Amino acid sequence: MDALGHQLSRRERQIMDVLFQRGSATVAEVREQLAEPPSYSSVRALLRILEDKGFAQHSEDGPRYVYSPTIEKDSAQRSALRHLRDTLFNGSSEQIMAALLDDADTKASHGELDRLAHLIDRARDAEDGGSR
Amino acid sequence: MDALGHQLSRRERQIMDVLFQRGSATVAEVREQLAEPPSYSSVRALLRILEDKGFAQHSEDGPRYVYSPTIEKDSAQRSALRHLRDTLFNGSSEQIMAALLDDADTKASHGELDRLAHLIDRARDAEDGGSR
DNA sequence: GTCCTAGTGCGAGAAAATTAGCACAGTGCT
DNA sequence: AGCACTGTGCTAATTTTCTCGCACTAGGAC
Repeated sequence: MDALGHQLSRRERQIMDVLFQRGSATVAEVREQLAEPPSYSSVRALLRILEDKGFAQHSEDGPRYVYSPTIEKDSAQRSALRHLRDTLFNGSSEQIMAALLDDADTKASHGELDRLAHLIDRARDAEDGGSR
Repeated sequence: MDALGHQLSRRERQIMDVLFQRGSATVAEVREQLAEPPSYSSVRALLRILEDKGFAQHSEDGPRYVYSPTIEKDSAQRSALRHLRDTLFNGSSEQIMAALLDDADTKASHGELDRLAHLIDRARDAEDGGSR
């Protein structure tokens, strides 16, 4: 998301957040999600700009437009994580995970922790295999 | 970082990124880190604005100013992670960790994986203890 | 058909962000 | 002291972002 982050204005980013969060949305839906929402017209204008810049696209659902991001969520996730790691976490993924486990609000549930333990095991195995 | 993210303009955010990344920086240092850097004057103006808005502060190192963020890194980390989780990861911390482990670029080293395994064990223990 | 509602296209105006320039202060060197 | 250098304070102009309003189209109800 941060190849984007550097090119988008404040409102544009807010709108992209909504699109990513919901996957796709109509103008009205986007507007509802915005803090201190501007007029319907304004939201449409912003969406048009995002489309011009190539970050969003629309398809038609009957009479109305449904907007969605153009870039894959995967790749948005990856670049957002890298940026976060490099700006706030000293370049360390480990610190990100530690922070997630540390904060009650972002902490994983019991079942999730089990699955994570497995993922880590697998990552360790893969690394051993790869380095030999 | 995203209580901020929603209130800052593009350049302002870029500058805050630099301040967080380095902890503190002089005007010249900030400028060096910026992509397509504007003039020295412009950077100073932006820093002054950030200070007005309460996001940055300066102390004096001899003749020059050294700027730093006002909010604690911890709290910036937490809010950035929450925002990321909610916009790009369906509200799931687990998915964030899975993504980190999956991407070669953000993947943890062998030693880090060991430490993470421990952290997860501890998180599980804490949860068991807390819920009984 | 006519009216009403819910959409879009487009263009212009206000507001905010970004940039740069000029004048002044402190420090160190000769 | 006088000069060069590095830094800041402040102000003004430009550019970008953000906002909204008016005109037009399509579909359904009467």
